[in-house]
Amino acid sequence: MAYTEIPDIVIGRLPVYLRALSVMAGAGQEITSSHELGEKLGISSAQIRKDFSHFGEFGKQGTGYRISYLQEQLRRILKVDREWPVALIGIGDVGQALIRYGGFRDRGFHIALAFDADPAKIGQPIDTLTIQDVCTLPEQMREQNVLIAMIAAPAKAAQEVADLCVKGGARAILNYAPINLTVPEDVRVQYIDPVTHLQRMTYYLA
Amino acid sequence: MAYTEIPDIVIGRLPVYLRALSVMAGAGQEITSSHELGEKLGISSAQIRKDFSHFGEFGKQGTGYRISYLQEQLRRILKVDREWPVALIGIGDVGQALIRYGGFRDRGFHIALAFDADPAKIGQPIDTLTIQDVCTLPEQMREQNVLIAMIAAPAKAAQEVADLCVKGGARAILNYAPINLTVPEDVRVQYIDPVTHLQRMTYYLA
DNA sequence: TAGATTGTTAATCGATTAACAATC
DNA sequence: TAGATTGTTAATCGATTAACAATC
Repeated sequence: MAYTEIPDIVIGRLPVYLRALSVMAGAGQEITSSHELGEKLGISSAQIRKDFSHFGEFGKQGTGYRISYLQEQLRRILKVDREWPVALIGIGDVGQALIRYGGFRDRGFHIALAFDADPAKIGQPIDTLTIQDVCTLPEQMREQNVLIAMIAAPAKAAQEVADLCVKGGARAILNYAPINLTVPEDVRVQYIDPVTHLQRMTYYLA
Repeated sequence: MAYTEIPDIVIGRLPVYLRALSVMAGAGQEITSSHELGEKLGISSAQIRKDFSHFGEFGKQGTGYRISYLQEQLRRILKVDREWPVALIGIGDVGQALIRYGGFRDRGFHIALAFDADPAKIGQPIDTLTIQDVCTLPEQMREQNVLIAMIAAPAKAAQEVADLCVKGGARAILNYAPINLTVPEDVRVQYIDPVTHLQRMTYYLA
């Protein structure tokens, strides 16, 4: 298959596949099929095979996919076959929960920098880190070659924080603040806002 | 316009529009246009007008949209012109952050029930609630007519918790556990997993 | 071999966009 | 009136699915 632009919607499904494969692998399963995977995720088997076909041939006719191999390939494609350092900004409730969350490392990430704007928090230790002044963010991100930021700052401050991240060379931002960020087009943003997720479901309630 | 099935992808954009409108309203702005809104959100103005047109005519030629009126309409469409009670399961770091989060009420939700499986936590007060035994979840959800659940339990327990929610009549589940849930098809699920969001962006990094 | 499942093609389906009449 | 912007149609674009030859 020749290289063409891969649709972003396909990229978006790969982490979901990877997560399902981890669950299967954790249960000791070694082989799966597009049909089984689709069943589990509510996606058609044809779509799963089509998605994979953008990147190569990972299965075997008549048998299916070896889970460990498929995981390896998806990790390589998504570039999470390494550990990306991430900057966290805003050490409130959400920020602290993120720091204590143990699920980052084995899925390709770790929090390398922690920032806040509150003088009472700056200098405090948190986990193995020290909370730093958000003003120093751009230079620190650049120095340590950190390309990913998680913003858990208040909504009012979030755009300003995003600007600092961009200044620091951020190329990917995960935003927990309930506002839309404006960033240069070469910077990716993902949003986590529980309320928008809930509002998306209430439409269907009686 | 006659009623036809509205695409889910359209429904998914309405909360984003609503959030952007709130920011504008908060800044004292009274009028906006599909062009301005699209600019802010990185969506074409045609798409925004098309999305609205599924539900009615909310604007005025030559002028645009009155923000307060458009908010009202979107809230009505999404059914967040009321306050939905939500059950929260798992009072760990994430659960506590959700309970302390002040952004639910004015956007259509409040946490009405809190559950955990840990005997040390059951019976403890949290905010204005008391942590209850998750075993009692089905009856409590039914009694209090709660249709929405947020699962912040460990991955290992999440499917079991989801089953309890379904048993309690849940019709919408927001799942923070990093696994895919299997539920009846009349139950909606949304996923919040920071790692899948991050993995979706690393693909594009150098 | 018989059965199963892949990878891929072509057809279908659905979503986005361009364009413009209507009209404020 | 002139300028601006809506709501809507038709065209375009892209994603999903059905089907099947290839083959393990």
